[in-house]
Amino acid sequence: MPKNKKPAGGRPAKNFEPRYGAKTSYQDRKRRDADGPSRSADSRPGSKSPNHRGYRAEPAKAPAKRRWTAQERAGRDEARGIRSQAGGASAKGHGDRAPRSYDDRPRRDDRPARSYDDRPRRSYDDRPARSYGDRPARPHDDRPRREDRPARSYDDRPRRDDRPARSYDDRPARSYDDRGGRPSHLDRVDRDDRRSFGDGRPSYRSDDRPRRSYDERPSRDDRPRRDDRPARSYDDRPRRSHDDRPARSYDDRPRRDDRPARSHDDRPRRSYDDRPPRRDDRPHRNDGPNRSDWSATPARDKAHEDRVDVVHERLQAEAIQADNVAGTGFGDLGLGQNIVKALADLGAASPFPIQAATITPILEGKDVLARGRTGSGKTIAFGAPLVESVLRAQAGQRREFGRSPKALILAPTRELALQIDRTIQPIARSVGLFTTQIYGGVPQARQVGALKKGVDIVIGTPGRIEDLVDQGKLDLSEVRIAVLDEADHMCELGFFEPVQRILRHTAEGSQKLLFSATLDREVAGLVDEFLVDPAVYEVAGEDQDSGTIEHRVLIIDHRDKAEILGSLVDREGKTLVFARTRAYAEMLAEQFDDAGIHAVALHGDLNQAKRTRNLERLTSGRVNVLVATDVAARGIHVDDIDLVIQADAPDEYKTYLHRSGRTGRAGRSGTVVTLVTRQRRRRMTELLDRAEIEAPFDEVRLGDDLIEELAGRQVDPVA
DNA sequence: AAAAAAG
Repeated sequence: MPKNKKPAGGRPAKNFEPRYGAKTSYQDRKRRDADGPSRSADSRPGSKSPNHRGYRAEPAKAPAKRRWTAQERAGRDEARGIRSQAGGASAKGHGDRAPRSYDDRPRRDDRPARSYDDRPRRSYDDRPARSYGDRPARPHDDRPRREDRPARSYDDRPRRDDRPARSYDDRPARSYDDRGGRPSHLDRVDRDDRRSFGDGRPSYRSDDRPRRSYDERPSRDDRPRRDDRPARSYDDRPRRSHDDRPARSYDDRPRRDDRPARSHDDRPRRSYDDRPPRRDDRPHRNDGPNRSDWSATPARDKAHEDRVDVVHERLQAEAIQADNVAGTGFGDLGLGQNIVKALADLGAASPFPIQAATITPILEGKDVLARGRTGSGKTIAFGAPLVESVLRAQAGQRREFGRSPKALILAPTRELALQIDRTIQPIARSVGLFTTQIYGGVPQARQVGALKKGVDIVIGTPGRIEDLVDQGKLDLSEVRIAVLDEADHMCELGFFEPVQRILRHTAEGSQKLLFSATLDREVAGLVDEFLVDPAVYEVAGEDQDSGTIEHRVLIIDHRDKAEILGSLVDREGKTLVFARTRAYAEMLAEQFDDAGIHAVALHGDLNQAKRTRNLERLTSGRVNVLVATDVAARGIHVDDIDLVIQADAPDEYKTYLHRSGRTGRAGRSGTVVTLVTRQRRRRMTELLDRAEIEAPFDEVRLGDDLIEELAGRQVDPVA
């Protein structure tokens, strides 16, 4: 049975069917798992072919499917030999069930549910049928109307732009309304999910993780190698782990500058001896002893640690004073009229400081590193000039059918990619350029279809982008501008390598833009390989603490936690609760819901439709409480969240900054409440230190007035 | 631990 996968793998069409079957059948899955060689054999090629799923070769390929199914059946019987003996009718039963299962459970999510309680099962039976049958088709039908590929879809897209301002909330809202214009039903489904989720998922997860992490592990080996050359980031790492034993996880960048010498002496040298710089054999723009990429200060490049320090200094040096930009308009910065108009429609009348700083250098083609605090307008800061640049590069040329994208924007989460597109698409459309989103969790067909027609700007997450590149469906060779949003995050362990590979697919010497509220030396590796003499910007005097956010830390007894949380979220106004794990996020949402406080969850164990829908529910105000993992920590913009609660304190100061940045956006006020137990108090203090945030610590118990106050409720004077 | 492809 490994065979029928491999040979089929040659041709996508052939390949597709068997895989589809294999994937959708729970039985098969189990069989494969039980079958060692088979699993390992198909784990490799399997990584590509499943992508054909969702393609609709289905009816046409019926024979192929049958053939495969027969083999599969044989394999199953083999693998199930033991079981067959145990339970008499099992063989036949399976045989019968198998074909049905193809129809029934295309979706992973169903499976867990089915095996458990009855109610969920019923609702799931409804849903899968609907969602699978419909979902691939419907969303497409709703929006671009695929049938008329060329003409209609082009008509459609512009249509979206008709409501530029609106478009922020529109897209998700509409599509979900369409899909399930039955709110009450959805609610129910939601809850059911939550229930089934806890039980069902773990097994999948545990299966998945290991595999993936193995893939990644080699990446560690790369790191050091990568670092050898510049040895720069090596400085960072050792230092981190040594100095900060207690506070290791936070330690990060800010303080590092203090003691560069020590770690530098030790490690880097060794690393140079150990491994020849791998990257030297590749065309390395920044390579060479006198490359002055970060520093651009020749005098400083004598030693790498100096360069590192210079980076930091330079960050300061390039800081923009907010008042320097007063009175400057977007037009003055070099953006065309249409774009200026589109920006105005988006509510951006005049540039924020970070925008005023970066637009010009980006238009000049410079590589840019930019740091602007959460909610400071970074998306437009790179988006507007990016559109302008693409436009200029295409001036006078016809936009051909099937043209390859000229710009790429990478984001760490799908929601963020979507949100970025919602900002950039109207800007792009105002000058006749097309964007498309490329992210996982949804069928590929529509994305591939858009690429076939030709797009100018691709916005997406690394996984799917790399996937489509590998499949030859996405050509990045003409990408002359690449943006990394949340760049520091994109340089973390699981992200760095895919990002690196993707960037290598872009045009030689393509312009790179790195943005983040917490841009730090985590990006050094990327900068070394990909950026040439980058300009570095940040907005002066705009540290996170200068904002409009009030920070509070509540010292609590662990046993009171659930009730305190319940009390805090029982309020008017939008509340975003952060939990460390998916399961806990799910649990809390359920807890709140059970207590009569309508709440939804957002985390990676939900399918993309639910993720998008739940986030949209908060945005639209249909629900006031969203419980999320760190999937929502970065970049997500919801206008009026006035309370952020960290049910679990973050481990990293950067995470704290990003989470709390979900409130107090664009000058609004907001409160961040972090719950910690007494034991963690010290760590919390250190973390806040690093974040440069001042927050009072209060010991609270159930029913304390402070909780009432923070929730915005009247404190009963009698009590 | 979470996220990111699919499973």
